[in-house]
Amino acid sequence: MDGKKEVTIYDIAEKLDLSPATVSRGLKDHPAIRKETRKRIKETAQLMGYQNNLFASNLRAKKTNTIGIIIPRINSYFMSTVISGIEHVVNAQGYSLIISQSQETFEKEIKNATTMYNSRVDGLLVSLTYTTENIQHFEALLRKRIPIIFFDRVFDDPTCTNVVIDNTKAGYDATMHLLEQGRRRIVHLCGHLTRNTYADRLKGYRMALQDKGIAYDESLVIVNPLNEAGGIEAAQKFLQLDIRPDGIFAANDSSAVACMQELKIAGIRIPEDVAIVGFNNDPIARVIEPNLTTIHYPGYEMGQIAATTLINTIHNSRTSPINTLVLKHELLVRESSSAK
Amino acid sequence: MDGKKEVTIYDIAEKLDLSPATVSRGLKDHPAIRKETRKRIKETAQLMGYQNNLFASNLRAKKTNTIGIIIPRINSYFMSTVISGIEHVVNAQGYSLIISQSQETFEKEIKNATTMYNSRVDGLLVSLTYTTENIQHFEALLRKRIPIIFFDRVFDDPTCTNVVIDNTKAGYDATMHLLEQGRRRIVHLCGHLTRNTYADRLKGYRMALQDKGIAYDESLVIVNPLNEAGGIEAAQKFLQLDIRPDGIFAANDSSAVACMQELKIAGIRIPEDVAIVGFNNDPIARVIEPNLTTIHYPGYEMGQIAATTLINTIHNSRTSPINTLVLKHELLVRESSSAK
DNA sequence: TATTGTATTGCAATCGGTTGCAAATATTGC
DNA sequence: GCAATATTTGCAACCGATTGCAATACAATA
Repeated sequence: MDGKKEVTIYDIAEKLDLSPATVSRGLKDHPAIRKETRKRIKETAQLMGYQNNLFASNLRAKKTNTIGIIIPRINSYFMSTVISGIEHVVNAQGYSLIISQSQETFEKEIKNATTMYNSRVDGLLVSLTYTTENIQHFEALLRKRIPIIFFDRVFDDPTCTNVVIDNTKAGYDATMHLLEQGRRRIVHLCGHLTRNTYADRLKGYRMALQDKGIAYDESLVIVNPLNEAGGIEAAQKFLQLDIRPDGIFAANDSSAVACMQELKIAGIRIPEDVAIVGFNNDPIARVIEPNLTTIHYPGYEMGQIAATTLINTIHNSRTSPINTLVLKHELLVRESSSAK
Repeated sequence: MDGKKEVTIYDIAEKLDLSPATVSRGLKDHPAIRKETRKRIKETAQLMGYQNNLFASNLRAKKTNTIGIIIPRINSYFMSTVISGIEHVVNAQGYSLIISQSQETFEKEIKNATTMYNSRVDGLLVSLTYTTENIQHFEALLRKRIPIIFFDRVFDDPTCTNVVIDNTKAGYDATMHLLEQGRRRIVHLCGHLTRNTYADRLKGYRMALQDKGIAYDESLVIVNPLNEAGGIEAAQKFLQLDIRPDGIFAANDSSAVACMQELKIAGIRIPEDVAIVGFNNDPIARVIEPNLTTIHYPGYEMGQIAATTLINTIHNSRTSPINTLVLKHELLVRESSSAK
């Protein structure tokens, strides 16, 4: 009780005049130990305030019951929602969750991967930075058969499972919706094209244009960091275009909202002059006026599914046969994209 | 290279014809090892792809280099920002971060505390649930001299350090601001009063009223979960009051915004009919129209400071002499609270 | 009673790194 | 050249739980 001494199975063994081996087995209900002995062991353990030493166990078992997660940033609505879903599943399954941020830089992502490797995580969940172009930094883990699941911002690799939405389809849906509202000249605000999420949304945008027989105009695609500053900057570019567009499809809500606010200040009417569609369904989408049409993106579920899949893979101790898991998305039509 | 064999210091020792002890010392720059030997050891380690086994180290050192964090929910703007700050410091200092959510329930908080104890974290960062009334579930950790720092939602205990803002003063500032705009009948939308954050903000609200010689009217205080539903509900109660209030001070932004939206639908003009002040400075505060006056709450810094203090305490291996650390807050005046 | 079978429990090695102390080697001084 | 000191390195015992195999106890069968 004085906080100095740590109770071990040896202490219990001594007290009960048994061997540590028996105590160890008794504590985990090994059938070879007589029921009554098991009960005595457990009671004594409880009484003496015994706590299993995970290091000793892990050292033997070569397992950590720990799952790692590497993401660009925690503090976005979408990402914190995903993590919440992950944590829910992971904790319910008796694993711990170690989190690290790559701060959107490749170097930090590499460092984090090394740390995770050293921490001997049993599995890893990763959402890549904008600019990650290869996954060599995960090689060490993969060689040791530690399963890695990429979610949202993924990398195509035959040994890993990806959990995503169909970004191409979503980009198509968003753009087609604008086209169906009679919009013809549509700006696309998108992120770094190295990353699947943005490359695919752009692809969908182009496909929708093509299906409607509208020529693709590269000058209407604005690549930027998709944050508040990016949205404002995009609005300024928008205002300088010779022929003013009548639609905007932004690859996330925060840039869409920032852009909207800037356009409103400039006297542009939404949706009369410009119809806008965002992406993510952040809470701000229902606060901005007019409310923002957007693609609903199931973050919590994505987290749950990624975590569940990872844990299953760990238990089966073989690479999952699933290569890609595609979740449903949904276009939520609100006032920002009504007909002219 | 085939992913089966793990390189240990024994392998390195054998290869260099040294003892494992020398290798162990060499790897961590023990001065008793000749510089040249150290270099050889490190090079060989690198070459063979050696990775330190943390369990073995931890088992001996009885340290984990891991910090735990227990919070009600990850997925709020404020909390994810705090965590981001924590992660930044913790990772820079070479620690890992284990996260768990109490989902705002006392039972889960107890379970999480036990898990953290079993994981042998070196220190713990905690933000309590609405209803936590004692900290007996942290006793086991405290007895083992594992430092705990509470942040934001804290509990007064002489053995722990708290990192907070002056909620009483902030509540006072917010209320006084409304009073100075000529508002006289002010509703206070607040959370569960067991928690310091809300109890103190209410206290500040009352003090401001008193300083202006206005009687405290209990019917104007609405206690609710401070989420979107809570904000809407509060708006409905507001609309049913006999004498309509002319000000609202909400204890967070999301409920304030939800409430505003509902009031706007009911035809109430903001700020003409009702002036509103929120709390937290969430991004939505600058999106809602009119922009929401609010208390800026330094989440990222709070996380950094809590983590830094914790790590210092761990290094000094004695309880910190600091009992409470109070951060600055700031009233940001926007359109939602202009004079009538 | 001797033998075979079954239920319990213990022995001892193992996981991989750390560290007090002793031993071996190198360096210095006289 | 030899003792004395300083520099390097190794031995072996930990840290605490796990587990294959052996050993013991006890019951059942011939």
